[in-house]
Amino acid sequence: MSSLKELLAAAPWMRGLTAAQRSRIEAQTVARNLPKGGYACRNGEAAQHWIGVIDGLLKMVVHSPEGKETTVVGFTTGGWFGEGSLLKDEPRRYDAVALRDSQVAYLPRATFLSLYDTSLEFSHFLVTQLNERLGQLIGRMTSDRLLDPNERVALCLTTLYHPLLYPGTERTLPVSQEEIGHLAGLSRPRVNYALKILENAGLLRVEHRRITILNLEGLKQHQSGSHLRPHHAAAHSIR
DNA sequence: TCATTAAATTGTT
DNA sequence: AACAATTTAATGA
Repeated sequence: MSSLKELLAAAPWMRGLTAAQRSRIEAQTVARNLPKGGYACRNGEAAQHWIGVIDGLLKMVVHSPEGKETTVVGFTTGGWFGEGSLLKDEPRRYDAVALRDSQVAYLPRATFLSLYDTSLEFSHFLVTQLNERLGQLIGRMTSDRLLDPNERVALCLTTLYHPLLYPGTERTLPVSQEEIGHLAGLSRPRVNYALKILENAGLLRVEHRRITILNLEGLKQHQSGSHLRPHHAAAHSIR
């Protein structure tokens, strides 16, 4: 996607709204360019917007009190995030960092809350999105504990290919191997190795700066342990 | 439009 | 981490 208009046109939650609501959103939502490494939102700051990804790739990173950080999820083109802080009326608990030059959209907090209060369809969408995210988070936790890098790459890709959360995304994901590394917490060469394994298994095709998913179900199964490793895997999981 | 070059990305050690 | 090979994007004839 290349414009705010396209982002809003593709957004599933726009469809259930009245014309008046839609035009209010179009009038009040602003687009902003975000250079690679830039922040869409910062840990600790007041949450003033619901944030959409017009184009690009961001990662959500959380910080431990000691200053260590972990990537929780990636957000890609078509996605909207940050509703948690808005609904709970609390500061942001994470940074959203651009992994490449990106464009983001800011929908003001007041508009968001008004939609939440007045539109049943909008509320339904939020519940669905939160539910999908929860599912992804659970998958991510299991993945981290299984600690098989190949599975983690597979999970990272199936998480990114999600028509509801990231509408407008094709089966070809415009992602570099280094970016996958940042999202999955792996080194770039290890991602390269994992991708070759998945490609040889016929699950996807590796091209320059993009990955095409050939077998989504196969990738999902790959995560849930079709090639199980026995108990010694657990010994790894403590870091 | 084509050729050249610089920069980014990938494959491998 | 480092290196070579490959692909893309940018530039200018």
